[in-house]
Amino acid sequence: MATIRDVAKLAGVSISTVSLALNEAGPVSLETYQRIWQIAKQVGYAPNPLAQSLKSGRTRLIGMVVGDISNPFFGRLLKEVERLAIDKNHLVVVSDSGADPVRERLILDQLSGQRVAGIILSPHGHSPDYIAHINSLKMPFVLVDHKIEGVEADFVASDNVLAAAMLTEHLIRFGHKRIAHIAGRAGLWTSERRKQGFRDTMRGAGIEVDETLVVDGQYDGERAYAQAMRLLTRQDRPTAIIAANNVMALGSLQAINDLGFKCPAEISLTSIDDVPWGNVIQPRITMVVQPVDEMARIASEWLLERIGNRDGVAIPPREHILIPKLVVGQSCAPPAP
Amino acid sequence: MATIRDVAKLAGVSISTVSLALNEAGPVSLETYQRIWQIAKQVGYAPNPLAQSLKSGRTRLIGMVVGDISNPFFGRLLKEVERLAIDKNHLVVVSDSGADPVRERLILDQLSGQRVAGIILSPHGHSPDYIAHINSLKMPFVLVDHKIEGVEADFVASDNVLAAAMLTEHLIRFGHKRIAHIAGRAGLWTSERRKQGFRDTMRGAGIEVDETLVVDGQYDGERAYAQAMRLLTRQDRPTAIIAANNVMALGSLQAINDLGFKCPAEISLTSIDDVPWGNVIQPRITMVVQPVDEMARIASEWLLERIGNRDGVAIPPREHILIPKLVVGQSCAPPAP
DNA sequence: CACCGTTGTCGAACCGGTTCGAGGCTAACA
DNA sequence: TGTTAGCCTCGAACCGGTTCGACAACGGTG
Repeated sequence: MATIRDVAKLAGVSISTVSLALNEAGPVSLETYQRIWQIAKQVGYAPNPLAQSLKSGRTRLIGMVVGDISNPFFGRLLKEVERLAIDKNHLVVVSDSGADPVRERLILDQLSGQRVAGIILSPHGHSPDYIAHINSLKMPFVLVDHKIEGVEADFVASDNVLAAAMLTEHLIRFGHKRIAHIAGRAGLWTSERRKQGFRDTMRGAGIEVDETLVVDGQYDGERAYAQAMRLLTRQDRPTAIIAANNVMALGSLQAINDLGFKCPAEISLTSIDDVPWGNVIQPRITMVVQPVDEMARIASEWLLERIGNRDGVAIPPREHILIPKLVVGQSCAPPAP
Repeated sequence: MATIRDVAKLAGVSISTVSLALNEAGPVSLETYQRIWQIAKQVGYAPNPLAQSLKSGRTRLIGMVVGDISNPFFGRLLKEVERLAIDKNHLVVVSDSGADPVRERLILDQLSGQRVAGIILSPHGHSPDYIAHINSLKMPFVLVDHKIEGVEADFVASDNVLAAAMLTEHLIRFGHKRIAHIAGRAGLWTSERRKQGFRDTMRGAGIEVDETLVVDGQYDGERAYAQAMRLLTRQDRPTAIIAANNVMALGSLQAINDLGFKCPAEISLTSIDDVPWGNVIQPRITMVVQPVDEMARIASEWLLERIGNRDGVAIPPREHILIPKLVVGQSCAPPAP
């Protein structure tokens, strides 16, 4: 690979002049300028990003850390972030924290050590220790999906309270009163907000919330299957289930099927988030979808803006809450008498 | 961040001694060694990978380029590759080529410019130009899923001929004769092999292949939906469909449902590759699953081996063909009389 | 003609490591 | 006691860029 020194030698000038010319910085005579550019093109010169980064202390890499890359929600997020990043000449380093705060910290340290320019993070910790660690990171970052109180950073997510509220409202309108909520992992931002949306809407409609119907599904399909099984084998089983995400909805549907219940005739089911090709699942699940492309766009834009804005004016932390959309399927019906 | 010079100053030795001690290279007295290590730990010294890479010419980044990151097959592949890479202190840079050879080349150039240590590539081109370009890449790489004739590189995939043959055989045993095959994008390694497995098995059973029932679905769900629609609205419609991948199977199922056909009573359906939570889709689709974790493991191991083996003995290109597994669902039945 | 500002170019320092040859010191040996 | 080998340690070059201060050449001004 040709280096800047090769170009300088061929052009008969010093390396600083070559650098000045190629970066359009500093005064260079037109004749020299053209000769340098022509030779650079001729030998296929491309600056070594490692050398540039060593000098500048910053790479053109963006880190993305999520709890489960194979979850389609994050798959689509990643795809869109990568597309936008590459247009801005950045590459995306992706890492799977397995929703484990300890592993997540290790990964963040590794990314930080690699001098990535910025990080898009879906965080999974909430201890004071964890928060202190996140705050000590020196590069810009954007939180997606989960917010952590006490961390000063941009945050992009959809309105989780509203998402749960929409589904609850939808079920209440069908006449349901005994509604179960299989929630996400306790303590996580999204889980708590979705629970809140559920509870608020129930109370707003004058329906008392049976707290034994609010269970922790850990955002995990298997766990949700087990929880749904437990709920549906009770004497006073619920007439409807709100699953806090896509995989838990599928786990619940599996339980409904396995127990021989009919959905929606006997049990209604709703979900937050779509699955790819969810429309071939029978019945089509009524759900609230998050505008994932929009999330990716805002997260990328904000991050790239902070990256570009090196030591410029301090931008205060921003927050963008996107409005989810209710997509009605065939998984809801009035409760069986 | 502490540099090696900081450590040297605090330890009262030269930077070369520090480097020697921390890398366990060269003779250093026990006393000096311990002092250096203690101070390094104390100030939290970690070597700057950019400086190391600049000197060595090689980074600890692995590139992964696939046609569609949001496809669950690649999502799982990525997840596993990333897990194995991080254990070996490598990070994964992922990029989506959109199955476009031109875009793929741009991405490969960018990765090569970034001096990634190696690349896991699911290639999408086949022109001589393209092949020449791939061969000119200087870092080690491993091809997954698609093979390109004329490229000397490790190759990992599952037995695509066998996969299609298994499904064909399965349908023939049910008594099907008019079997349609919605194939992947024409020209791609996997597509052609799957078609071959289909045709060979049909002929082997003495059934003539109706070539109008072998259509191109481009590995795309929408396209497959359209093709299935076209096939099923024919007078002499097939009694069974073999979809060459997961999303095309779902597209086909959608078409079957939308046209009001019953699966499997009226139309049987089979697929290559699973979808996540495919078990809640009614009916459960009979499919052949590829051992994706195994693929990821071999691809990672081979690549890391070549990366570690810098300028060592030349390893000849290897090839590993994994045996797929038939998973019988409820989507197949004897053809309607 | 002396002085000044501008333009074009260059050398050198720097980023933070690795690596190699040189050399000082000590101990063993003739 | 002189020579040599082995052990430690160090300075300096190098990877490939960026950037800043120095400086020569030149034209314009008083």
